[in-house]
Amino acid sequence: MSNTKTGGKKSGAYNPFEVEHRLYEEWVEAGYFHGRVDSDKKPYSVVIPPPNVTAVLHLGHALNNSIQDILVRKHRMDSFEAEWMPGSDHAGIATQVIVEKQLVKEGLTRREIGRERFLERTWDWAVQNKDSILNQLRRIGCSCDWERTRFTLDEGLSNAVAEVFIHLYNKGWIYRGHRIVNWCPSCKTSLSDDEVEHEEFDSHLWHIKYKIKGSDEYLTVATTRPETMLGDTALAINPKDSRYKKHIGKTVILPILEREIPIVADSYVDPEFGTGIVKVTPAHDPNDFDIGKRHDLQEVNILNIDGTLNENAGKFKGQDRYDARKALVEELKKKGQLGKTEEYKLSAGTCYRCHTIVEPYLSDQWFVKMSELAQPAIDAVKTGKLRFHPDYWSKTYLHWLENIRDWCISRQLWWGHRIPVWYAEDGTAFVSKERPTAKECKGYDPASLVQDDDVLDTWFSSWLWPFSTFGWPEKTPELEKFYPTKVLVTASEIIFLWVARMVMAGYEFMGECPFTDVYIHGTVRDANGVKMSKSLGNGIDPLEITDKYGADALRISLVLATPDGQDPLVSRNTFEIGRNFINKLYQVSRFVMMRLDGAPPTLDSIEGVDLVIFDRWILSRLERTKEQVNRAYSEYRLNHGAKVLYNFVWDDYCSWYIELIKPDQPNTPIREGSLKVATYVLGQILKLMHPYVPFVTEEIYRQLVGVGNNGKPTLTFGPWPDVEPARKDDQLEESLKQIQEVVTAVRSIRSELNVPPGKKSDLYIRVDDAQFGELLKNHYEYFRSLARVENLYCGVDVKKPPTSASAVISGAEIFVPLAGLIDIEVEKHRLQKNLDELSGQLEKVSRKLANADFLANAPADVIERERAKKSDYQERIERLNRNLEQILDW
RNA sequence: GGGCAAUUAGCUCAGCUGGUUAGAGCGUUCGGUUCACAUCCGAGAGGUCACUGGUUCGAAUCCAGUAUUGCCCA
Repeated sequence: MSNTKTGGKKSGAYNPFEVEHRLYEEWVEAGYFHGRVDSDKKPYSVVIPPPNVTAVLHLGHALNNSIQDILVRKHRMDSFEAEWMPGSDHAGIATQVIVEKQLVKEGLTRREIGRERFLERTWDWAVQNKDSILNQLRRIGCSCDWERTRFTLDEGLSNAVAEVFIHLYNKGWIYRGHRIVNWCPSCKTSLSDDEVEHEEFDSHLWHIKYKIKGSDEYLTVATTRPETMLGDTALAINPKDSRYKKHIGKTVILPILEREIPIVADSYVDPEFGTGIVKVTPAHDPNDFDIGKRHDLQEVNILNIDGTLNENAGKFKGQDRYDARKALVEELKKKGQLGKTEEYKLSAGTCYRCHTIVEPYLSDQWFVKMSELAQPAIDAVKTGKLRFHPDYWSKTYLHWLENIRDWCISRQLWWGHRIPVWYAEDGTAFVSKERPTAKECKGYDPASLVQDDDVLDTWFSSWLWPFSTFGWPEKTPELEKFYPTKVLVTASEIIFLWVARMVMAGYEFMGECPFTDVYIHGTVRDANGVKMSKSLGNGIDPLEITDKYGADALRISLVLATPDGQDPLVSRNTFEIGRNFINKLYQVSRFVMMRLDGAPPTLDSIEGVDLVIFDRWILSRLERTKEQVNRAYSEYRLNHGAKVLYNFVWDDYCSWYIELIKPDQPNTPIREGSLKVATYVLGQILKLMHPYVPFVTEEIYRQLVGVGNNGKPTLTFGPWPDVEPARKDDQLEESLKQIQEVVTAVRSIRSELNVPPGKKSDLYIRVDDAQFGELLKNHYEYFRSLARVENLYCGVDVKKPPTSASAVISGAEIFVPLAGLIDIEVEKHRLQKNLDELSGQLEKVSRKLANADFLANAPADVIERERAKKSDYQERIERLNRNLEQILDW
């Protein structure tokens, strides 16, 4: 037992630390988490969204992986062969940036130390870091198959990447293109469209005047990026724009550089925007690039890869793009060629890794042609083979796929999968995993071939994750057994970057969707709704929470706090909910075990056990709970499942059932049948809760069955509780509700009239239904202590004793004699308040029943119910009035 | 500019296929040393379900519009 004694005062609170460390080690050692390929069980496999090697564990990981673990553990219990593949991602840009920063501190650059040494260093760093988050996941109880941990740069996965590149190249779906791409001047690499995030900035719209050649007239252009003027090779106007039509074919003189450039007509130009004239900079804007192609314009690149201006920028050469902008605007002003400057809200693309504003940049890059890859991924959702939870995310997914653009996959980095392309001096390219042999590059000397300098986008390896991790392209038993996987759990941010691409790759290379369900959960925010981030310092370290409250508390608190598809707001005391709940479970277990006092627990079956109504009631409630929990799993609503369990355990089981079966007198044994049921239900609770809180449930289970047991019993493999619908009993639950109402009414009277808690009182109940009276009388021993009752007088003709407080519930009147204790005003106020409430309800119902249309159209059972309500209210109001009148006689 | 979501008690959220006495947790008030639990127990206060229209006998629930907030895309 993990109880601790503190200074003589008994403290039976649950202490998770020792338990969690010990159990996790045992589970791993026993190999429980290893998915077996030779198993006869149906597979249930999940691949982890691989954390970046550069990332540190945050609550988002904790939530994401808690959800996965809950799903995986549930199915492992429910006789599936569970496989949860863990691993991490090499994070090309982020990792390279970190190592480069280290070098800068040492006064070095990567170019100085060279590719080979740089990669050695980066590998050292990555090896040190790649398992750190995974190790932390062990601390929160994740049941990953650690024997299969993968890294995107592992040999097998790298081979898969090369294989895929070659396959798509040979199919004509990978090509090299001279295109405008998104360029991050800080990371010094291209980015795909999906790696660019749009942010709003306060900026300006500058108006620049271009002088028409051979005239004194000027044409004014509005631009948000004046410095790109240096790369202008035309002005463009809409051919239908009557204002400027006449200038088509003329030329203007580019200010400062004094270059002569044509005025072209292009329907792309929006006459409504700015002045209706646009400057055309084919090398620095994707739309201008297209205009340039249409009009055969020159492409003048003015930027270096670090965002400084190059020799084409004349005297601005060497200046940073923003310094140059300022200087250039000044110069234009001096020359009188700057028109007005307007305030302007600019939406600019930024790098998703470093948030530097990206530049549209003309360069040679490798692209994947996406349209055909996208089609099966679209069909998968449309035909229902792939489902999103919540479903509305499928719209976002489809919208992206239906408007898909080609994917720029080359990155100007060293850290990553090097592009498997080799060039001869004349530019001829050979695609090959290894340096091509003489035979493969006929006519060229293999030794003279140079491999492409660039590496592939990290996502170009992650999109293969659901099968590359199982050994593809080899035909491995793992792949055979565990592909396709079942569910992918992630946040909405990477639906495009990762989820959709995995679906495409799954169809293209495996011929099958990589999973059937995508569970999208929210992003963890702080109590003010602000996204948690390192830079804001508003994050909460999951390990701090684990140390303070335990891993179980972390898990279930997070799940309870996370609404379907919405962002959870989390603060440190969010985790108290879970801690308290776990403690409650532990305490009630302790109670049951104490009462068992070493007797063998009844866990598997309650066949033949002698049951009283409370036993049958809790079994009925249990059935309902199981149904709801199962439904929560099938609908991927784990927070709902957790809430259902919370309410069942706390309210039904602890607050009512255990209190009901607990004998009035201390040291009196619990009725044998009820103790058996209590134990059985506890066992079921442990199983139902095990996926959410694996540690405490396992610990209790061991204490429960492990007495004198040399083995180490485990809940890991269930079995998951069967549903037994026959145990549901609506009528019984209704009766219990009435008994609960009686108890609550008495408690309420005592509390509101300030009856000292230690003082017992008699209880008179006048019932309408003699049967209900019998029920109460027969079970009086069970509920008397809950209501602090001394003697019960119950029947259809029970009279109200003098100076008694009263309460009216459906079908019964309750009297508690309180001579000398009762405050007339308080009691009057109580009854009056009840009366007011009921009068309001009665009015509503009466109005409804007075409506002819209602009577004509509503279903009979609804009308019947309303009528019953009405007479019930009337009856109760009458009784309340009578009781109120009697008070006045005192 | 287009799309998606959200709007229910002071706060965070439930409320499934329209008929509920609109619920929970936290917070708050009052009262509690009963032998599982003060990480607890009991009782109470607190809501014209964002707004406006519509459908319907009946709307927190369905539809349309408006407002506010958040996210995504261009």
